[in-house]
Amino acid sequence: MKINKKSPLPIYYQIQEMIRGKLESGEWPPGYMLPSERIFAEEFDVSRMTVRQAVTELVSEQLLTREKGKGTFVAEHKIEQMLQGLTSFTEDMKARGMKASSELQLFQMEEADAATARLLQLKGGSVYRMERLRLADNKPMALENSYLHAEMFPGLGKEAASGSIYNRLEQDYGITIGSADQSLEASLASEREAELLGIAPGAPVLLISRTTYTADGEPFEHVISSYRGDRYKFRIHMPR
Amino acid sequence: MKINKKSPLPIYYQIQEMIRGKLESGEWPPGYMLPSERIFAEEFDVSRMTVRQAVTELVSEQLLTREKGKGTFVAEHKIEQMLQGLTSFTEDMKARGMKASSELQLFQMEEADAATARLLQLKGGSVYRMERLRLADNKPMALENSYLHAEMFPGLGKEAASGSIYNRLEQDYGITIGSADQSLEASLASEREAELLGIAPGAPVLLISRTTYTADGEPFEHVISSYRGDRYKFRIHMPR
DNA sequence: AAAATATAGTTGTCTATACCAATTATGCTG
DNA sequence: CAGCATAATTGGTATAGACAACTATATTTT
Repeated sequence: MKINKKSPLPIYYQIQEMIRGKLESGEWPPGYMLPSERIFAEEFDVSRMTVRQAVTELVSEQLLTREKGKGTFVAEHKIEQMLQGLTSFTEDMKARGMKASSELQLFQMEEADAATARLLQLKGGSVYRMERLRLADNKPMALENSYLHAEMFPGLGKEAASGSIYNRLEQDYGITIGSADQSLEASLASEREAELLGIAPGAPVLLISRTTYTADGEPFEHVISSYRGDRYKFRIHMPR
Repeated sequence: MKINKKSPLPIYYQIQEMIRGKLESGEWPPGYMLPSERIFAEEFDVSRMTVRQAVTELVSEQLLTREKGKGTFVAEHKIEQMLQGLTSFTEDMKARGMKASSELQLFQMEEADAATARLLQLKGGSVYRMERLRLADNKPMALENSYLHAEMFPGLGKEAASGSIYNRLEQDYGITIGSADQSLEASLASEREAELLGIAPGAPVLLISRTTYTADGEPFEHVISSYRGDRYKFRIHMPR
């Protein structure tokens, strides 16, 4: 519980991160009343306004709530926060109470088509393409085509396709996952999709396209998935 | 462009609302550089910190962006903003640069089926049911079935179906729209859907179900829409 | 015992000032 | 004219203090 006034990091930021730590560790659980702003200011020997600057941002992120005359409290966990997180197929199925698995159909480096190159903001034209059949409780659920920015992940092998690829990318290539754009549309199963998914050609499929960005805003993957229309619903909660 | 120092409303709030007005009216378009904080402070004869308090909140709402050494600017409209707010069909189409209209097919009070009654947490079993064909640039885009909690909106007439029904509910019945749960799935057009939407029976449609809640958490409407798969993509941005 | 009052502690608002860091405009110099 | 140093302007950080609005508790009065 210390701050360093000589650090190049702003004082308010140090206090903010300290509080964030208490929240994440659970040391300050939901409902907990924080030390008052004056106490904080005295403790760190800073001005009260500096403390307020630290707290204000956390309040606007809805991690804390202020109550006039009472104090500042740790906010209750909200359902919405769940939906902020980006879901991988594995996590999605787990949340639905099903066991996820994959069958790798294809892994190769290839030249990106124009649309993919544009979405990934490629200079060089190479991408890793990975086609995986996604299973839930050992039954086909979706056919997934991933395109990975080849320059960003040199030497990526097909063994990456098993297990969580995001963990691999974060650990071995030092990227941090940021945001994602998704689009959903209805379509009909092609011959190939139908065969792999075990449905009739022309049966409905939900087409989900996702472009995922690093925390720096660089796009690093584009995924197009065809989900069985009879087995999959995409759910979303829109807060406020 | 005035503020009232004797108003019970805080000064920073008055400034904030003034800026919000300029943004909404379009007087300050995206990219516009705001007067500097010092100019503002002088103009209103308040401290610069007070101006900063007004601006800070708008920045955290992503309506403005600050750039050190350059100035404060009106943010570009981001796709994300569309998806944060709850979108009505009208707003959705407007955001896509199309003109929205409707053809009312049906408006009646009826007994809710079990699923609808559960979703709307009905005690009495009555709902208003409203079927509308939704057009974008005068071409069929979706067929929409709305179920409204009848007890909450006594005396609602079919004239409500034209124009923005949300405005009507907010103004006449004093509700505030809160959150919504949505689910999306792929399906095939039924005979009736196909005819109204102008597509072949069995063509792909995107089925969107939405339950909308008031700010108090009371569900007040359930909507099931069938969107033409060839014309509509649902887009969503997942932050962080 | 109940009601009114005081008191202390909390966040909310606002001031006036100071210096720092990044960017842009200006004017000088070669 | 190009390049460079300087100044001016902008937002970023931080201080110290003041009063207001609100809440909870303790004290006094009725």
